[in-house]
Amino acid sequence: MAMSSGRRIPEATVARLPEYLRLLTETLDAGISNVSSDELADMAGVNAAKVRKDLSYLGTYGVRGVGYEVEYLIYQVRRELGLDHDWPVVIVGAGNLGQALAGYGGFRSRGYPVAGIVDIDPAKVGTMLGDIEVRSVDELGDIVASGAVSIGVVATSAISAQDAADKLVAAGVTSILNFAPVLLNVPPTVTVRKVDLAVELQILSYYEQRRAEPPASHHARRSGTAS
Amino acid sequence: MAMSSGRRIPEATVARLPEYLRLLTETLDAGISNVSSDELADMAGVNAAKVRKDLSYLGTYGVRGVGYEVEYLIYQVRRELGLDHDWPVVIVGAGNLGQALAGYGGFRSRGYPVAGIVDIDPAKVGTMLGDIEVRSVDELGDIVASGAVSIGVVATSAISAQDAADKLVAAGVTSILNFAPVLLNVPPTVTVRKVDLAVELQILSYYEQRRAEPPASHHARRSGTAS
DNA sequence: GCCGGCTTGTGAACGCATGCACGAGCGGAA
DNA sequence: TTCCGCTCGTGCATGCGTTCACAAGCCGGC
Ligand SMILES: NC(=O)c1ccc[n+]([C@@H]2O[C@H](COP(=O)([O-])OP(=O)(O)OC[C@H]3O[C@@H](n4cnc5c(N)ncnc54)[C@H](O)[C@@H]3O)[C@@H](O)[C@H]2O)c1
Ligand SMILES: NC(=O)c1ccc[n+]([C@@H]2O[C@H](COP(=O)([O-])OP(=O)(O)OC[C@H]3O[C@@H](n4cnc5c(N)ncnc54)[C@H](O)[C@@H]3O)[C@@H](O)[C@H]2O)c1
Repeated sequence: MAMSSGRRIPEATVARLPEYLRLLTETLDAGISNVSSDELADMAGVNAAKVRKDLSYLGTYGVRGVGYEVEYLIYQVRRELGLDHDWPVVIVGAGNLGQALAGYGGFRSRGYPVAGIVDIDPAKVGTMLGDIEVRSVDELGDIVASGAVSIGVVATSAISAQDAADKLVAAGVTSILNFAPVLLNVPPTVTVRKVDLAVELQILSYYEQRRAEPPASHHARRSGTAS
Repeated sequence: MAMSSGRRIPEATVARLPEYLRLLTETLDAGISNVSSDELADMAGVNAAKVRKDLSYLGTYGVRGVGYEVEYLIYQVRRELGLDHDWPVVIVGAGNLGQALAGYGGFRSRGYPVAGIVDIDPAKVGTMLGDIEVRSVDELGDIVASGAVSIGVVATSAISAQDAADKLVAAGVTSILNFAPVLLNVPPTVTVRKVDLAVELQILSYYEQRRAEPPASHHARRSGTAS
């Protein structure tokens, strides 16, 4: 009895919805107006039952014997994810990573325009990154307030990351995406997601090493960890 | 009955080990030689029992009533993750992201030196990124072979990502970290991990929207297809 | 109008991960 | 030596997520 919306959606499902959305958009662009859970599952590389269950949290939008109408489903997924309007983001730290993020067009096109990027280094303040200017951290409050920003990105060095987070919270940001390899301490009202690229490599090398070293008594169990 | 090593470690645990390792290294740098599961759990922001269970997969390295010897534990975690030697990586795509990755010192210091970065754009080949030169994709095989590279990073545009992956696989790479928002098709012998930064933002905005819209029942069933 | 083929939505079983609770074992004090 | 406090290692229960399997339901053909 999945109701249209308002229901609590499992975290694992929330993490997959953006992927479905991307695939559905590609499908629509290809001129296909209807898709089955089987086809969508193939594209996403997951189980078809999982796709159906995931989508059932949004509501009953499929048609038995037919599948899902792509355009309508896109609308529903977007609505559920809160993508019926833009979510401007502010980036703290205009170093290697901050510059790459600011220069990336994929964020704007997906609904996350960069409302501003700030740095503490006076030498960087005032420089242009594409069409946006690096501003001072002191202006964070202004940027957040005037741009209705609720998402902040921490791209400073690890040592400064907590300081950056504190300033974002003080400025009124309520969600933070953290690229620094540290655990941020924030009020419980603020959501933090952390992306640690070095960790990704470490996970890969673990499986890599495991493959190279098939020792020991028991049968080497092949762990097909592909995605 | 935790066996010393070589046995299968749950994926969730593998994903946390790098984080423990980082915290342990910081702890050692701070001159602390012994740590309890409680302290480590606090630092990592997780449950103490989880820390103990995670570490127990490596072997029995703790001392009851005392805790874990930091230096020895670091050694064991590093060994388990395959970090007793470097894992050179090769980056495909010297755009915004590729340049940021190549210029990031944190990879080398964590045991992932950049063996090379390649691009298909002749205008980029030959340019220097810090102390490494952008080389042609044609040299991928050479770089992989001469540098004993087993990990590749895909940082090309989405359209070219599959091509980049194919070339990496052909060159002999067996693990791929993919930043392009597409599902890569690779042989089952190759492990792929995908990092999609836009997805992270989408997850954040989902919870953000959910917070702003506390009431449950509201949803006109608008037909996206209403013509 | 009816039938047969397809695909959805979901109950139920299973498997993995988490967290509790406690026995086992170590170090230090008396 | 003996006892006490502390912390590990882990059995077990609980909860979440995945997958199977199938009835419900729609469409097109006849
Ligand atoms: N560059 C990468 O590819 C990469 C990869 C993985 C992780 N990271 C992480 O991302 C973060 C940034 O990496 P980077 O390579 O861009 O570093 P960087 O040193 O190039 O840039 C950091 C920037 O942050 C600014 N900064 C420092 N303290 C600040 C503060 N308190 N407020 C505002 N700005 C401040 C600095 O002036 C600098 O411009 C680091 O934590 C790093 O570990 C980067
Ligand atoms: N820049 C970011 O911050 C960011 C953020 C999230 C995701 N991404 C993703 O990362 C990828 C790269 O982003 P970017 O901003 O660096 O893009 P970019 O366009 O700046 O760079 C892509 C580079 O790849 C090269 N390239 C294209 N096809 C190639 C091929 N077949 N072989 C070798 N090189 C090839 C291009 O010449 C270019 O230099 C994209 O898929 C993007 O969606 C980037």
